[in-house]
Amino acid sequence: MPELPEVETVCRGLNEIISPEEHTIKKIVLGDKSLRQEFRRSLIRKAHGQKIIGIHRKAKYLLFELETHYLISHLGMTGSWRIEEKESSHDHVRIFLEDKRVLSYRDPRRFGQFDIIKKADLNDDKRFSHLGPDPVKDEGFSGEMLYRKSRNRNITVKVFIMNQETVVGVGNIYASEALYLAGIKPQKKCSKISLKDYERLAEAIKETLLEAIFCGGSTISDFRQAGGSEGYFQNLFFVYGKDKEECFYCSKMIRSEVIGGRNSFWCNHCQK
DNA sequence: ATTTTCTCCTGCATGC
DNA sequence: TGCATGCAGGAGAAAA
Repeated sequence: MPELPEVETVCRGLNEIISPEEHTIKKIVLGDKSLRQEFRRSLIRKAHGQKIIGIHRKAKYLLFELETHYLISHLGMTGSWRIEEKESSHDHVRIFLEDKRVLSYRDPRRFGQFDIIKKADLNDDKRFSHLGPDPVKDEGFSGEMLYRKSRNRNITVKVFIMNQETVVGVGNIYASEALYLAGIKPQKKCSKISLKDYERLAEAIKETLLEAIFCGGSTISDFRQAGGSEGYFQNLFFVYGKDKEECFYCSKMIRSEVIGGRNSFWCNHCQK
């Protein structure tokens, strides 16, 4: 589920719940079942006794900054972090804090990731070393950058912007929404788009993601903010999930098609 | 090298 | 109500 706005929302929520600098990890207990990526279970104990200095977002990953290590968490499709009173069958990581609270990672589909790395190894980690710029944090994100990276590529613009090496944080929902705002058809080849259109697309991506963060993300099925409340950006979708409904601007029928293996939505009249 | 397809898993909506 | 089917926001491996 979670794309950039959802992970950002969870990150902000966790910082409020945890009060960084004030909490120490007593113990981390892992569930029996594996997550999507196998990780180095035996190293997790290195987190024991360490203070949580802060919780950060890197692309769609959450980083719990400890004194010497980072705990890495990726929410996959159905991951969420909550303070839980009682254990549930889908809790795969339980972080026992010194104040007796338990921060639990729940992930029914187990597409998420959890791992620990030394702080110094962060930028060399293969999960992070090939990431493109962050649309809401990095100066390096621009229409000019998209234009340059898209030359001589033979993929659709939607697949192009969902590739985390191009730009991080854009997943299936926000790709459709941003392309709608920019007036670009998702199936257009990325190498055929002008610099001017990429400048509009870069703005559209930024605007969509920032607005979604403001709304606390989008709640579809089981996304929850840290703490459990729902986001409400799903009420503001222009096209995502609106197959056969009317376009907000021109009232023509919104269409859908599978592009790059993912369902995609657009208005054939407003998007060229 | 680049691009497309498959796969990991459970839960939920839909339709018969 | 019960059962079968299809689909879901990610990302990486495998195949083309």
